[in-house]
Amino acid sequence: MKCDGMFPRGRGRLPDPERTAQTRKLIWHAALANFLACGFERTRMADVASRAGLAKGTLYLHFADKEALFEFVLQQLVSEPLARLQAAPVPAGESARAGLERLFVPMLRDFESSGRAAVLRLIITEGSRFPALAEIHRRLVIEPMMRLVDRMVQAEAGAVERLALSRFPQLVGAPVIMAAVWNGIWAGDEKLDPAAMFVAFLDAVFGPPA
Amino acid sequence: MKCDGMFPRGRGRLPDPERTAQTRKLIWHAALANFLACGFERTRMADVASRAGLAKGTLYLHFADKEALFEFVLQQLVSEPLARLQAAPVPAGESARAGLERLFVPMLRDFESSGRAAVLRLIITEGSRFPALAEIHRRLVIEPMMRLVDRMVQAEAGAVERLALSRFPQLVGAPVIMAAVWNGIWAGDEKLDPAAMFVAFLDAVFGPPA
Amino acid sequence: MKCDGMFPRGRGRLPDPERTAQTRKLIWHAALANFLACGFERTRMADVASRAGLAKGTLYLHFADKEALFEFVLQQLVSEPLARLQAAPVPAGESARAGLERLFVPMLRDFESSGRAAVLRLIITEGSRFPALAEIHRRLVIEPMMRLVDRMVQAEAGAVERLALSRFPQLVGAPVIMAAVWNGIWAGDEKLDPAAMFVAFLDAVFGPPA
Amino acid sequence: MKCDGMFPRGRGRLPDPERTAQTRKLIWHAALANFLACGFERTRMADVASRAGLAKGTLYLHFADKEALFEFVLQQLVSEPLARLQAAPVPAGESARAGLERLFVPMLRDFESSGRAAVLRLIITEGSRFPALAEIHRRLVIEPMMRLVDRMVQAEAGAVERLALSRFPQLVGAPVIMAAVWNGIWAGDEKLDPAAMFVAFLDAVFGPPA
DNA sequence: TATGAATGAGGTTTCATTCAT
DNA sequence: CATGAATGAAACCTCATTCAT
Repeated sequence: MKCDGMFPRGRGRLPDPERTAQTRKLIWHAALANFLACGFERTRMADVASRAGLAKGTLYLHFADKEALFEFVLQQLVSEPLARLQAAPVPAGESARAGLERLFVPMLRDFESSGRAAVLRLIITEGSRFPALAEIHRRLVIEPMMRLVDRMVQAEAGAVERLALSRFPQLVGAPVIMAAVWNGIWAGDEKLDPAAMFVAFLDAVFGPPA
Repeated sequence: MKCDGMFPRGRGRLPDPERTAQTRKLIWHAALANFLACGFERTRMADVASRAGLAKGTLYLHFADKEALFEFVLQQLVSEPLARLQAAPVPAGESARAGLERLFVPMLRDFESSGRAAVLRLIITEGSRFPALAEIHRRLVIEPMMRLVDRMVQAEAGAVERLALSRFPQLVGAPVIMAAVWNGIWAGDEKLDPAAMFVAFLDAVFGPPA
Repeated sequence: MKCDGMFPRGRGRLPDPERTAQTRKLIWHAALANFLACGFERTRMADVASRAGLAKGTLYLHFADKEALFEFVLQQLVSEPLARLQAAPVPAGESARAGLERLFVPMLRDFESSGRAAVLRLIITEGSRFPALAEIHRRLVIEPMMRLVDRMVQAEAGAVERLALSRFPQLVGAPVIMAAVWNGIWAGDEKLDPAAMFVAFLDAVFGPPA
Repeated sequence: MKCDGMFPRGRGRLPDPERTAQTRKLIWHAALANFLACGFERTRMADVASRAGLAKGTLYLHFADKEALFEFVLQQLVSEPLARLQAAPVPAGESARAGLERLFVPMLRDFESSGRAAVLRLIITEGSRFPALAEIHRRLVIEPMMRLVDRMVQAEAGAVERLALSRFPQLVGAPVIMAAVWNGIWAGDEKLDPAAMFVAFLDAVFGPPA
């Protein structure tokens, strides 16, 4: 009754991990571009394949199905920014404002041009239909960020109004989300500058920089 | 000269505007529910029809195609909150903080339960693929709101750090967008309270209420 | 999260069962022909559709998938001969030989030309891959036949060698199966005559007719 | 004149017939298992390769295509039992019944466990779609058997009713075919015992053994 | 006006086969 | 000889849309 199964391979050469990695990367690039441009549903496997310069069937050699490809692409995407975030050491005696600026502003300078904004938009757009992915993104990106914000803000005791940021660390991320959404939907040709807006947010909350 | 237009005809009766409106409403409700739950692509016309208690063909008597239906649904949606916004008169001598609280907090109290959060999520999710719609939404909802915010914030002169809100009135909307996105994607079971978060935002920027 | 569901249909006309039955019959004929000619795997839905003069999609309006269509076709097939079998009354005092002859020979006269042989071959060919179907066929056709044979053979007591048929009523069916298989595979142009072979079988077991 | 054919060459070594035969056998075993379990269409080359512990491409070094592999497998299969059949000498003065019993019963004792039943089922199942194969099987297995039966039955002159077996020697094979088909399709867990059924058949035709 | 049967282009996926290494 | 990555034709199935009644 069973028609298939895994059997050990005896003689013969081993697969070439280099080439496999190369092809996966090819697919990854093509898929990323298409997913970012069209989202999950409107992206057709045929387009990904042809953009990658491969045949349709080849995609299925590396990914079980469209969903697996999508999840792989997004995992690659979210696993990268985390590294930078974790690595940054927090200087002693740094003010909350200075810390947030140091943490966020460089990342926001090339937010659109680096493609990070598009990635964030993709996660916002498809996240609710891929809860597993959203969960990964939350664990790898959102929560570490929230914890960092929390630490920075709590460090600065006494400032009564800033307790708000401690209760809702999401407020710090709000300008970033807003910038991503705004530039994706409502901005016509005049895109918002995420970094400038974030600094304005810091000004609004903490007053002008010293 | 034909004069029978004023009298009800026996056979070949005229379209009954009442009934037509009734049917459109039926479709509208059904479509809204499905679009909110599944987004544009995953919503099938057959489901909308079935939920509306109608046949598939009937939908096409009232809407040219799926896109037209979607656009109609969203237009209905965005044209409503505007009315309230425009109608509210601004009390003289009101502080920026008080004004923003008066304007936003009531709307945010039932943000999720009223379905407005879901609508905002839908616009965020599908907006980039329906630029015409996003444009309408911008004109009817976003821009008036931005103008209101602008007026309120500019009224209060002198507060140096608050010029930020004048340069980026989107900052005021950021907590709302963040709440909608957060609750749609990253919040597990512990949803954010949009109103509470907005008040915290006001606290962070303006200090605690008088 | 749920994107579909069953909702009651309100106003409007009822579906026309006549037309539906007509179309199902069209599909049934086309599918039967193709399945008999090619078996399950080699039959393509596109061929069934075009033979039925319908579009591919129409098939799926009436049958969930290829397997459902196949099962429907075979159920139609096996439910028919049963009726005749059940209806035949057993004359009192009839000999086993006479009874078996009366029961089987008419059915075998047009075994090939009636298509019953082809049907049997189809069941033999695909049965092992559609156990549910084989089970139905067993219940509706094989077992009643076995019971009839059993009754006929047991009626005639004393004949020592015929106890064999009682222990293995399948032996009575064996010539039929053999004829079907033989004509399907090994007979070149000289097909076996199933009725003649069955009579020869009766002769071999019971001796020449009285 | 080149004379190096008699010596082993250093580089570019000649094909090693031993190894080739070894590999073909590997493939043959794997393919047989899969074809018996799944039939022709449902057997995938990838599975055969994997079961053989080889790469897919290797199969094509030894067999032109899937059909050639299938035909090879079945040829191997049918060419074996013939040997035994031909080799058996017919004792002088043996009764038809004794001869048939001697010829068939040992072969039927381990009919299922030896895999011969499965092979027969495979031929029955796929034969009509591989006429060339069925033809080979007919020539190598069926016809010799029919001739043997014929000789045995004709040897015993006078028994009027047994002329039937002479006219339709297939009747002798019918219980075997029936057993194979029955056990493949209609038998649930209670498999028929082919040898017992064949003996019952002989009892029914020839009366109990002397 | 409303119906529901019919359509068919378009999408995903499978798998026998090829070929450079 | 053997490999395994790559191919692409072909199959199944979906669903927005049309139309005779």
